[in-house]
Amino acid sequence: MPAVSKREQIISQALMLFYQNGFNATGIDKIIKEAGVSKKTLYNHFHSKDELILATLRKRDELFRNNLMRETERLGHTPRERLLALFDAVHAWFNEETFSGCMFINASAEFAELENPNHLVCAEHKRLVRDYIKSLALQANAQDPEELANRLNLIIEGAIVNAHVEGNKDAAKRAKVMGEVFINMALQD
Amino acid sequence: MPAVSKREQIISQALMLFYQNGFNATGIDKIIKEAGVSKKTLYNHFHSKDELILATLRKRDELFRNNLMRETERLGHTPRERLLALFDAVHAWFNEETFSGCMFINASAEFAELENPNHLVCAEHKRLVRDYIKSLALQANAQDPEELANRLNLIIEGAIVNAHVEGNKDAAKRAKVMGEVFINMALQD
DNA sequence: TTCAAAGGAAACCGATCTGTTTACCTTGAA
DNA sequence: TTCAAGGTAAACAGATCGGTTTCCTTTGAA
Repeated sequence: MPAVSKREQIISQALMLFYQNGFNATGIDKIIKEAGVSKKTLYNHFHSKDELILATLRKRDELFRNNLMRETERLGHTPRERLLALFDAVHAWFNEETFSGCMFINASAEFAELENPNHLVCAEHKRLVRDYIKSLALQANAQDPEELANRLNLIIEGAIVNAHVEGNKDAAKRAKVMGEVFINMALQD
Repeated sequence: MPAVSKREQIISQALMLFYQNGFNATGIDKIIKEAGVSKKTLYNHFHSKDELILATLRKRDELFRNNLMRETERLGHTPRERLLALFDAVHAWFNEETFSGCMFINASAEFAELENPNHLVCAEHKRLVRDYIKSLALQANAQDPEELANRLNLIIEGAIVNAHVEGNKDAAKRAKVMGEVFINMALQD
């Protein structure tokens, strides 16, 4: 058993190629070439391109949320600090060289119908991120943790769009100032 | 000269098909079939699919902003009311049967590089929408009209994502409550 | 040492892609 | 009435798409 399985090699390259170039624009041939794997091997692990897309989105969700939680908890120590640190974490993300928007917003653009399995994974990802923010809001004793989470999440979504469509690397800074307003409103006691 | 030119027929169908199904996923053959036009005619008017995409995005920008301005000015009469009416206008948009997110966010997902001509049109569209919001903020004597416009715009972007990815038809309602906070902050005098 | 499983390279399939070409037809103005 | 512009349908080109198949090689465990 090799240290890195073929399956992992394939998903690793699919993560990069789908993210940088989109789903429809990325062919199977390019993925196997970059992964250094034969087409037969890919189709042994995934029955179709769609199944690979689904597995890739799930992997991205796992990696992204793990990173978001790790960074948020590294940059902030009190619950209030962590609500603010969310914006610092996304700021760092926006300024990565490979930043190309939110993979789930991008996927929702290509798989537009809400019932599409790929789109459903995107909606699920967004729900899970909000759930995490809500858990931070709960720890901070916010008046309405769910509403605060919804608001901070909405601000972050807006910043992602601003950062990607217009290339605004400072979108998260404005978002943080805006988020603090709602954090202060929800934590006053 | 027919009442509706061939060029307009083509762009009209391209607007719908690209919006509903994406750019890479929509073939030239489908567009000419729906437009009831021959392939030669399409290539007489547009040298390439990319040129058609560009023309379609520009038309969408024109139609979308005209509609946004018309609705905003119909729903609100004082400058302050109009800043709030922005959210009512996008609420109506989210609840159209054909709503499928923001065409420019969607296009930016498929044409990810900022330098891509299609992507540039998307960035330009976002700038023009912000300019309009800024003009409303100016009329309302906001303390910092540009910053208020940036904030309201960011909130609207977040609502669009929330409405499209998660299918939340009420995203604009939350956005309006959030927007009002910043409007009140900027208009107190 | 043997053997089965897994992988690689490449040919192949039918479909679809963007774009070109051909040959014919319609139409409106000179 | 003539003629050019613009239109049609359809064949065609070459590339690429997702996916299958074939044949050969590697490899690790029994």
